[in-house]
Amino acid sequence: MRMTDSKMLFSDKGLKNTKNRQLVLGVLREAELPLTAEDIYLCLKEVDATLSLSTVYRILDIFVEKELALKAGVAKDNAAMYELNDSSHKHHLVCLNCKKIQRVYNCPLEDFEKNVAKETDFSITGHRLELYGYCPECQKNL
Amino acid sequence: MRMTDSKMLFSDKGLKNTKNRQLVLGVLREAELPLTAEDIYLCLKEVDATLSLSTVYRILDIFVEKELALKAGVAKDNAAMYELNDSSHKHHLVCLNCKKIQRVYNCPLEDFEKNVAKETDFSITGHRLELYGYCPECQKNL
DNA sequence: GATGCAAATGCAAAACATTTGCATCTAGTA
DNA sequence: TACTAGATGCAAATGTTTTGCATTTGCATC
Repeated sequence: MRMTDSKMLFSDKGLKNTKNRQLVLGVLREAELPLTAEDIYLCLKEVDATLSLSTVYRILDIFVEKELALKAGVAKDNAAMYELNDSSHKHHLVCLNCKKIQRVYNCPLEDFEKNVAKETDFSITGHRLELYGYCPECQKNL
Repeated sequence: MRMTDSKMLFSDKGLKNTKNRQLVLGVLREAELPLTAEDIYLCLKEVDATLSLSTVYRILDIFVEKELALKAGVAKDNAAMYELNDSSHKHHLVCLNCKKIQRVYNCPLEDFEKNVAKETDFSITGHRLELYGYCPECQKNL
């Protein structure tokens, strides 16, 4: 069961298993695209969850610290975006005109990461890749 | 001469060639790593340039719009970082503990970009890649 | 199941990054 | 040189994220 999953996930990282953390984790799991703290907050409000926006921020911070989540670039205005740091690599293609974000599948970086790790002695735990350009519709209208 | 370079660069993009823009462009050219608006502002203050922080923001915005610069992720607290969008790909390796940023050379993405462009009909103008991990020193201390 | 403690949360206020309105100035053009 | 659109400075406004503090809750221990 889901809830047991996350319970173990949290305790492995030394985190208490709270309802709010389960909720935020759940939203991130469902999300196809990176979300802002506010996106998550509003999304949970719709489901009648009553947690505060600052709690969402605190939960996201700690998820990032524990490497459950990645803090992403600044696509949507200036709000930070967050996504799950699971093995299913999620990369994105952002339209510079309409700001639409689209997922890109597969990822050419596994080998690259290994090479960089060897060259720099970093231990590499993840990466983010964003591609920029213009989507088909915006190309027409420009 | 440098200045003539940038004059043409600006007029090509329909931008006036102002002293402030030259200065900001210059700082970005020298920079090994992405900079925040404030970094640039402070850096120019040291050289006795007297432009305002909001001008720096406005210049960066327009550089991004004209694809002279890329607006980067949120590594340093929550401030956006900017770097030149020149052909010399600059990718970065960020230490999740001490936040140090190190450059990574070469880039495995040229072919990948072409494939994605074909699959999605986007016209791709650039990309950003960041690798995360722990630097050698921080690995020792953890 | 009850108890205690550290960690998590809500709320409001603070801190910080970025944008904007408006008056003034300046680069590029005729 | 004069004109005009665009660039800039300054201060105020906006939006995002963090923080202090009082209260609550999860979890380990009994």
